[in-house]
Amino acid sequence: MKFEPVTIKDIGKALGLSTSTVSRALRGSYEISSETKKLVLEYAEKINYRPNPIALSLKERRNHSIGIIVCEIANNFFSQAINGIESIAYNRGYHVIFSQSHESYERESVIVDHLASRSVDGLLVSVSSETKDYTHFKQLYDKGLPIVFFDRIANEINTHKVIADNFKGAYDATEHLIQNGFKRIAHITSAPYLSISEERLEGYKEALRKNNIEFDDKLVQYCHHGGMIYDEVEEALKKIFKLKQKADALFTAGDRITTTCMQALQKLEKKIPDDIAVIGFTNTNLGELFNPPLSVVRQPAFEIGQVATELLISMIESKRPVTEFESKVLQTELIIRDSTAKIKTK
Amino acid sequence: MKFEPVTIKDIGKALGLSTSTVSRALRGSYEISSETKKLVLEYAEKINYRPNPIALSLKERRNHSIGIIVCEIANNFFSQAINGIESIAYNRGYHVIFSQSHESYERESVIVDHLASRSVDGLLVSVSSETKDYTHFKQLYDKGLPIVFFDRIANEINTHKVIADNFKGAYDATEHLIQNGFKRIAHITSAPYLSISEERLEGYKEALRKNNIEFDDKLVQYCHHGGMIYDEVEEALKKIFKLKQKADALFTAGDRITTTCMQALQKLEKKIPDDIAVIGFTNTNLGELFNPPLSVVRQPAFEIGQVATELLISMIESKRPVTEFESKVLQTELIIRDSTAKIKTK
DNA sequence: TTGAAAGCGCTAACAA
DNA sequence: TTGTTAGCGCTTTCAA
Repeated sequence: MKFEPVTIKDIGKALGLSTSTVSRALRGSYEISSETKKLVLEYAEKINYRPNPIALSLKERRNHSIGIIVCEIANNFFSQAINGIESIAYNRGYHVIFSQSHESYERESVIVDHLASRSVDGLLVSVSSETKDYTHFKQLYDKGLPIVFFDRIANEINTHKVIADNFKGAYDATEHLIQNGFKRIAHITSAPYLSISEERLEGYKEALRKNNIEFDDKLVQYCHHGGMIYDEVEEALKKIFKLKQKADALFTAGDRITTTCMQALQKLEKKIPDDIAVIGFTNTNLGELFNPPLSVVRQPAFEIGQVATELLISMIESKRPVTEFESKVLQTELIIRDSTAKIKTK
Repeated sequence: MKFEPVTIKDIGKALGLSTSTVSRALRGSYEISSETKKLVLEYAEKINYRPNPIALSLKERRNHSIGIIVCEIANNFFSQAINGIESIAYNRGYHVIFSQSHESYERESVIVDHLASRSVDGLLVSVSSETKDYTHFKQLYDKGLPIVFFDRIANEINTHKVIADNFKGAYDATEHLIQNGFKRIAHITSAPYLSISEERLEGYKEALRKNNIEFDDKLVQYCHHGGMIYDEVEEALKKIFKLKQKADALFTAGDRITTTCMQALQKLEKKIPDDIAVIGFTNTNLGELFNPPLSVVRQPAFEIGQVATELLISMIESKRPVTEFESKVLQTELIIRDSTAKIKTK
């Protein structure tokens, strides 16, 4: 099917004017007589003329569009972040193009390459859980493509970054468990080299240390697919339940991991918090409806998206190369509910 | 910041060839000697040449991108549908651009106009809850812009449509409640003129009719913002609870409405299913974790997205105007859990 | 105040 | 087998 759109040339022909005159009239140039302007404007309005943005892009060498790369969109955290991204982009006149890496390094590389070949003025990315090497980003970045990382960042690339305070979020969650009397706290997290995994693990460890609880690496399990694969999560839980020294609490570090753990715990018929207390990073709003209501660490996903987008657009629109970079850290929110209730003393 | 990319001209200059030769060599044209080809290809590879997709779009008068318009992305149904859309689009070499109407007619019109002015080869849309008038779509569609509607469709526009079997989904849910002994079944739904609201209301009514239960319009409440505004939902519930003839069950017709109702019911301290049984359309996977586990009507969101995208791309790529249109109806899934358990006989 | 022409990066019809 | 040229829709010098 084809679209046969009106061009500036058509207007010119219809009105007996040159394309340049029409162009100028359309953009209200001072050098055009007001009669001509009026004539052109009215005609354009009448035939519902719309400039061809592609032709404009070719001229201006930009697109007014930004690309997003995340692992998946059907995820509370990312869909909220994308909402924030879109809210800013829309106001600033940018289109939002997005792709999903599905946690695959391979696919991430292809997407980056594809998006970046000038179909996009800049990139907002949260790396896949498989990504250990950042050269695919680095290359483009060094060529001048603006990139801002959010949530799962590439530390070695010197650009703007926006994250939640993962260290503190994890620290608070762990500390809360300890305050409520739990001592053997298991930790299920994503791939170990992800920035968020590291930061959250450190927060967890720090809380243990402050409370003189020895760190036990048998209590830490990694789900390399970020909770997207149910069996991986169930396996991790089973390993934890098999430990001689039983865990009495669980701190999960990721949206998908947290919800999948809850499903697996239900399937394994574990009582929360009696068999095991649970708190986790997640952005679902439904935690309060769970049985029992789930204690969570909530990330300001929407704001993260907004801030990242503002930084990206400022980079895109900057006249001179940007050399000062910001790493914004937004605070998480600890929401305490019954899944971490104090153990009842019988 | 600027990107200064390599062009075909640069290659030509470096190699002492004309741009057309380079162009042809790059696309492996048979009329180019294999030496020249090799020369060009190797050089292009070396300097990491990427064709400018904007220039291509300008030539081909298309973009290889499709636009999505939905009310919001942070919604289980839509994020899953978008996942399906992206999966097909990616494989067929299309970018996905999206915008949110936030249930606003105003904003929807602006977006449509903006996206459609040739930054997109076709549109996938689920209309906003405020939309009663479809001329903004009709105009573009008549001009030749391919549009496929999914979920919330514009019946009066003659194009492909993809929906869940809303009638049957609603019928099944209502019938299930009746079978379990509930008789006064309230229905909370979105804006009344939305296609999905109509279809679901009809399914609900039909189940009542078949079971000789009189339809009572006091039991039907509309939330014009599709559940995005908490107070609107709480209000609707309060009205239902104020009825003289008490409702004993609730059938909610929308992802956001269902989850928001659950929150409101919790706040109002209603016991489910003793005070009121609940079943609703929703695509959350977390319903089984609720207290009690929630009975749901699940839509095949991912598949709906996929099918809609296939239809759209077939329209875009069709040589001749498409005149035969399909209305695909995919089946919903009824998942029974404890929120609709039979009333215990004391 | 308006028009002619060049150019953004690419392809393709036409020449050589 | 390769080069020249025009053109996609637009903006913007340079001329008039």
